[in-house]
Amino acid sequence: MMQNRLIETAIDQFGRFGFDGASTRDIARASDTAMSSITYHFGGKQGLYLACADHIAAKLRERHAPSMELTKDAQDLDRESAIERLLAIVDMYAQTMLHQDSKHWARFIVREQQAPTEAFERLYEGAMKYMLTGVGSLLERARPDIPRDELGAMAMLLFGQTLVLRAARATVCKALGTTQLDEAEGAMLRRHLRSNTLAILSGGTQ
Amino acid sequence: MMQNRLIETAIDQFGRFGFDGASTRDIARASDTAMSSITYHFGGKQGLYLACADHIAAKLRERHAPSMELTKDAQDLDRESAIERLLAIVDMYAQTMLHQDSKHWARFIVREQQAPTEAFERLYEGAMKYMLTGVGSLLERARPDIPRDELGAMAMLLFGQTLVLRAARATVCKALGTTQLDEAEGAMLRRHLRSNTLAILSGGTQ
DNA sequence: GTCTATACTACGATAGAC
DNA sequence: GTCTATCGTAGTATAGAC
Repeated sequence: MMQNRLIETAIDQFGRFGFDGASTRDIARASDTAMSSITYHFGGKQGLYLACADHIAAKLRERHAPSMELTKDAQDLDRESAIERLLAIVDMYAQTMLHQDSKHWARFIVREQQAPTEAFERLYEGAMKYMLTGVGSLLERARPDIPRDELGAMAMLLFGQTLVLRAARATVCKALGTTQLDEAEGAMLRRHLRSNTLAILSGGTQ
Repeated sequence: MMQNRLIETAIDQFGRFGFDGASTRDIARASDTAMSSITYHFGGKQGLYLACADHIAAKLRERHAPSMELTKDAQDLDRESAIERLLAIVDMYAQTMLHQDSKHWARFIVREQQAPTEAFERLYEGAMKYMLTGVGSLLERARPDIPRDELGAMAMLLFGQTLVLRAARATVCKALGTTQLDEAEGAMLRRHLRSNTLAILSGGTQ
């Protein structure tokens, strides 16, 4: 499947060098095919770029299907169960951000966030949207003191703690005095992340 | 001062399009000068890029001087004072991330985090390093239960909540159902951020 | 479908006038 | 110091063979 091979390579190159910085010649060469096959399969550089966004959205949906399962029938849960599920979801996000696999597509997404194009719209509509509303419905049970229209804000602040592990990876490594985050550092970060999240979710009533 | 003008424009263009995507022609044109003045002042495109990093580091140090002031003599503080200072610092970071000014250089920094070059080293050594150690010394008083070598991790997780306001701005806007973050949304986010941070910092003892 | 060959455009660097 | 002019390279797109 030449299309998938081109997309995988392109996500890496676009993420690393940006849309203009990446070259279709290099992408084709690294995929062991001719540059013109990009035109054939995707219509051109722009088409390949959008195909990358769709591919990432699909992978995200797939990877976070277990998380989404935990947001089902949220309205029937008591507060403790909702908190427990949110802790599990945050930890899954953290594991994703820590995982090697996220390196390539995270670069792509973070880039799009800075200067959103049509590709961001596809990422949001194709994956992020469902996660945000799912987490929002759990937050509504966990923190009934927060007005409905502020749940999205709270979700993003929670999510920020995991996002930083990718979006500011270079600084995180400096802060930990390491050159990369492996099993030991990851476990420590997740431990603090869990206790932070628990502290946040337990608040608002006392 | 043509150098400053070129740097200001370049930070915007490099942040938007990346190192390769930005063109010295456009940067020069937007600065109302000839392309060859980049060669004259900075030796070339790479020199201009590094000058941008140094410029941002200097601006960051300047802007966060008040924060740094709050980290002085941290070892003499009691826990409540340390927490109060950390809340103030986190809020200042949040204001920076929410502020229009951060838009340009934040793009530049986030890009460097994804694929660090020599420019990241300059950003870290020139600005981030001092902030991290400063916050670390306050955290040591606020959360004496956390081992010393894990304070950097906690600082980054805290910082992540503010970082998300810039690094994932597009998603934050979607989550809030707005197209931009102005005074009202900013105040709401900072309110939640403060209570989240307080909950985190108050933890660890009970 | 995948290749080679080529057309056209834009890039960064540099030389040299002023 | 700042400009114009030009060189060599590398980019995307496309036409056409197989």
